[in-house]
Amino acid sequence: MSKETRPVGDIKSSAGPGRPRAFDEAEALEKALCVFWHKGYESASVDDLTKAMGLSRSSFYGAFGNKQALFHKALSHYSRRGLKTLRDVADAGRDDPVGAIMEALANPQGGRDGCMLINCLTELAPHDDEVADLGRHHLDSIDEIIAGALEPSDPGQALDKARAYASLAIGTLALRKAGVPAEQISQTLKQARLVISP
Amino acid sequence: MSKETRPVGDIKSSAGPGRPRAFDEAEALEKALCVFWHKGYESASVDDLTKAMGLSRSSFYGAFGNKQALFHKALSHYSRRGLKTLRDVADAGRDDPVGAIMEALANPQGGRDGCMLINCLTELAPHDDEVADLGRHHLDSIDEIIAGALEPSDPGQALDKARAYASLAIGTLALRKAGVPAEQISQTLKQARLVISP
DNA sequence: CATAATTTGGAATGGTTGGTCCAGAAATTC
DNA sequence: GAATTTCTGGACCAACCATTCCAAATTATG
Repeated sequence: MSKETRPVGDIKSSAGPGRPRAFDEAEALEKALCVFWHKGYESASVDDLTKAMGLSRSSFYGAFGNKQALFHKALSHYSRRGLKTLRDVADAGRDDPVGAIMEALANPQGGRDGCMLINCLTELAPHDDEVADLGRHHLDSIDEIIAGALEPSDPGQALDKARAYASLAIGTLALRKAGVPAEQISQTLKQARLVISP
Repeated sequence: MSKETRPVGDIKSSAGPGRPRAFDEAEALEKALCVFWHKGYESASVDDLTKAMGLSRSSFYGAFGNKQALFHKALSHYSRRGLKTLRDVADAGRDDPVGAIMEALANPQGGRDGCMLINCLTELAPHDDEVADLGRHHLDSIDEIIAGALEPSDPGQALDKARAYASLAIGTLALRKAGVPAEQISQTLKQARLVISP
């Protein structure tokens, strides 16, 4: 039976016979990411997605399987990229790496849409183990990055403090959602320094 | 025309002629609140709601107008009640009111469902001004409560610090969503103390 | 050019959504 | 007990949902 479809998500590996894909998969994924970021998972309809991605329903399902699979792929991509950015920020902010990280966390690319991962965690984690797992891993990684900035010589020791710093930055995202101006948030964040009591 | 309906949300004020309501409105609202809390706004269908509230579709729309109106009412009720609880906690925790408040914020009644207001802020605030306004007011009130606990004599001065504390507690809700055990979160929170640099 | 592979747009699917409507039951006042 | 008012359950609606299917178009290989 040649009816068997390729496993979902399998990317066309080599040029065989047949018409080649007319769109860039990574580019389409990026567009989808924006839609999910802005509207959330449930509120993003397949219509919204295909329209933004610029492809037909058939291409959509052919290339990504279904809405949920696309979403997981997009979210995972987002996480990977976000962590990379954060590491870069940590490296760049030589004089005050922690401050730089905090600033980056509190001012995500999404502006008032906040951090897509936190959004999705809030919306889906209690009902979707895969999202919860990804979220936990993402947050753990953030902790490690901050710990590394706090105590380059012994990051393990600074983990508790790092966790608190991360929570602090993530918490400010709620303020942003509520419409508190970014400037004021930065101000609050800049003044706050954490101390770990023994 | 006697067809004109009572303004939505107008509670039957006095006993006139006619069949009285067979359900308790406050009780029904509470049930609806739980559904919204657990599933979020979009994912909570009118079917889910009516079933949980134990009333028919007609009674539902008759009493609450529509899904959105019910939601706003529930959320506003939630905010009022939550702030009251928080003030009580602050009063009760005489030795360490700030710690008590933080613990209460980080361990909301909803368990892994987190704080309903933060959830709704994340889901709706960018697209719903009413929710954003309510959220901002709620967060501001939390700040004031914490500031009052920090500096009973001059709360205004402690506002920045209070904001940071509130963000810290709210940030930990993301951890909870991701499945981090409550114990570990409390541990991190307990050790963290904030300092405001001049 | 013929064949095979794969994409494409669009129509059609069955299910769910929020919301309306109506006929009848129930409970109050007079 | 009659009149009036309101509640109740369930049928109904149009719109939207994610997904499937198909015939036609396109492009690679041989």
